[in-house]
Amino acid sequence: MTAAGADARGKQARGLRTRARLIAATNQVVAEVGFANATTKAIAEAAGVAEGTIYRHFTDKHHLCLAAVLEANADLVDVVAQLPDRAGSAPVADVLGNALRTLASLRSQLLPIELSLLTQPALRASLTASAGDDTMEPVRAIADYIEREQALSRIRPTLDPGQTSLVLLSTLFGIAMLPGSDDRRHHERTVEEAIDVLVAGLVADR
Amino acid sequence: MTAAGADARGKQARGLRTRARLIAATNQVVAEVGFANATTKAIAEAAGVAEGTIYRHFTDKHHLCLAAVLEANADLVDVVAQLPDRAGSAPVADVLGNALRTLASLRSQLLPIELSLLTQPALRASLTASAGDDTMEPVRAIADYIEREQALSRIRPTLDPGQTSLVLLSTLFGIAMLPGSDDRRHHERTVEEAIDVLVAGLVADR
Amino acid sequence: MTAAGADARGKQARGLRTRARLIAATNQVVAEVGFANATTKAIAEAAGVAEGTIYRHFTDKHHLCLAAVLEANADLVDVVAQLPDRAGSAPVADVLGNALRTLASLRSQLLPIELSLLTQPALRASLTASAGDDTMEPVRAIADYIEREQALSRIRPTLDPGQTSLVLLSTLFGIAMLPGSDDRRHHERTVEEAIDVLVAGLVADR
Amino acid sequence: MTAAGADARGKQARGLRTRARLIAATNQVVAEVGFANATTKAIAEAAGVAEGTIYRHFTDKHHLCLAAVLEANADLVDVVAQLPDRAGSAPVADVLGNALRTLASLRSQLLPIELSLLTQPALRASLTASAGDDTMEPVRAIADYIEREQALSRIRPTLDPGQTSLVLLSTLFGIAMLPGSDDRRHHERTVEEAIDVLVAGLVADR
DNA sequence: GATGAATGAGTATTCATTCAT
DNA sequence: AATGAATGAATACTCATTCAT
Repeated sequence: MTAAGADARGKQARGLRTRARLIAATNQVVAEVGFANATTKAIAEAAGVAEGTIYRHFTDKHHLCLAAVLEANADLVDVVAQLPDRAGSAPVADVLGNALRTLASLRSQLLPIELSLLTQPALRASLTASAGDDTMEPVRAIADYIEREQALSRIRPTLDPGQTSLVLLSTLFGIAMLPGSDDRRHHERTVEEAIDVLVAGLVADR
Repeated sequence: MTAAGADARGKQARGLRTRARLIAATNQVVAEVGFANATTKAIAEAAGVAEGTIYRHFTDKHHLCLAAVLEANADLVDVVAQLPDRAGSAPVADVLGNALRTLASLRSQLLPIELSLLTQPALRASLTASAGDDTMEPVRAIADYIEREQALSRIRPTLDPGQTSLVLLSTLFGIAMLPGSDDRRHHERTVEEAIDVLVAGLVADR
Repeated sequence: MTAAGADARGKQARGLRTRARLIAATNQVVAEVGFANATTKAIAEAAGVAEGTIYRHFTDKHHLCLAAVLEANADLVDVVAQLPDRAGSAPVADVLGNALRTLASLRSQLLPIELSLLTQPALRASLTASAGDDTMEPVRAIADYIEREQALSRIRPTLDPGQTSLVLLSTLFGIAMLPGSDDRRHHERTVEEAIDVLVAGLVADR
Repeated sequence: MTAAGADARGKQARGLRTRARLIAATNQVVAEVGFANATTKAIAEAAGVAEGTIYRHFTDKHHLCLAAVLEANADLVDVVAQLPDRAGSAPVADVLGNALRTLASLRSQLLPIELSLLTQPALRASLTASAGDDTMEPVRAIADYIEREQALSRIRPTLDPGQTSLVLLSTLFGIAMLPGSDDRRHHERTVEEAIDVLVAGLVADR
């Protein structure tokens, strides 16, 4: 038996692939038809497995959605991780602007499943319980970045880094929810406008 | 009052009161238990009527929610109606700041039922179809205000009024959705921070 | 509105009839296919109503079965109620024999649904909780009768009335469960044999 | 041991051990959680094998339970086997009393799995079909004993041995099912009372 | 207009059984 | 022989909607 074979023991290869497919299918279906209509039947179909298979991998729909949220969130975390270290490396408008641009596009993917958290208090509770820190990671990273730029006098010193970080992300979130957000062109222009206003608001010297 | 007189009205007094109670009950129930758990049974109970009565006044649950959204939205419309005429009457930070502050508090009330629109694509569609204009009224009013202030050179001329209006409202919406938005103190401080950044971004001269 | 009409208010006539039909259907279906196979679907069909109707009358299957057990038990209670007063009125073999004969036939009806209590600990618990006394009524009545006959020196004084009552009923229960209990003839002969042995055992003077 | 030698046996040692473990696990699990909750998953876990393994040894759950019942029944058969030969060797109260006492304790072990037969008509059918004789062995043995004691004039001659045997076993069965049968003390006293009444009923001369 | 009993399609979940490895 | 991932039919229960009163 090879090392690879040993790794596959317990969680066999096929099982892992199915699990991944289920998570992907959940994000896809929730995005397509909304959380309320994301039935286990629809998810199973999208994943190309039988309905019962869901329950070999997740104790219930609840936990499947949890896993889907965390999965979608992981990309977001990656993007913002290096942000603080970029402070001072280029104009705030460029560094923060690019980060927000990227986050905005990821947010769109994350949004549908994230919405379910707001609609379903129970889900929200167990997310903060089980994963806790990860979902707040973007907030922290951006706050860190703001703090460092403030130290370099490139962002207004009176702004509270934590609060301001929340404002930036809230705006992206709000925009992602706009009715016309499926019209890409228009959506991107709105994001640009938001970044313009927000960054200007951060660096304004008055 | 004769029977003939009552008939002539088309919508009798009792019927109107029941209708109003149903709308109020819907907003209340959705706010309390979330849209997913806002069953027709719960709404009927909260309104003090039988379940079947709902269908005397609304063709289905769908239209009941629609009416509830419009009702909740009406207050919002009132607040922003006079905003354009206030352009130039006081510093942007004051006029727009106050408007946004008020909108932020109203948004919180509106939020639960509004969320249902996002969760239920079908509802969203028929809202824009049937009511269309009213829900966009705040966007227009703020865009008007921005345009007038631009004419007075008190807001950056390069900003697109419509897009910028969307950005402002999106931020309020995003903040209303933040997990901790039930902690009033913290929530209000976040709103203040947002208004600070946004207004600064609007008026910044660079 | 008549008095009858007033009585029907709240629990309307149609509703009460449906409720009764559901209870009857439950006893019938359980008797036919066994508790494990007595699905809500089968019960609803037997009652001639839709499956969802069950839940207008009972919070869940659990409570429907509970009601069915109590209903079936009510007849048993009636039969034994007058037993104690018959002590001394005729030979033990006649009075007790007749009572046991009647109980045996009723037991057969009650048996299937009663079995569910043994199989489903949860059901058993809530039965003793909610109805408690009624199901023990037969045991008490027979114990009373035995005690009175002991006072008349017509039953062995060394026997414990409570324990002995349990033994008599256990035998009927055990017989009702015999594999061949659907062969009436044979079953009745077994009951006769049991009554013969048991009564002889009670009155034996040794 | 060569591979050829192992093959020649048809049923290999490992297979037999697994089979035995499955039967034991079935009796154990049914006793612990009741037949309704004795899933193949639970049984496989208790036996320390994979679920699929069950189907190497039994065509279905049905046949596994059948085997388990027969296994549990085997002990009962052993106990009663020598009973007929003890006729006349000691007072009926002693010989039969002891046998019934022993049977009562074994019955308690057998009961849970036996109950499943009553709950599942299909199982019951195939048991009488496939195993037939063995389960009736105790009835026959006791009937034999009664007949021999009748020949010795120590049991009432008018009693039908077969029917009476059924009555005796039914009583034990009924007592085993009493709600309080987990309270050992009380349960044993009830058994004693039953034996007292039954034996007295058998030997009574009237 | 109002009622509330009845409906039935739909939901998440379970579990005996199959099958590729 | 053994595994355990996958299956899919079946289950109890929900809920928007209809309809007789």
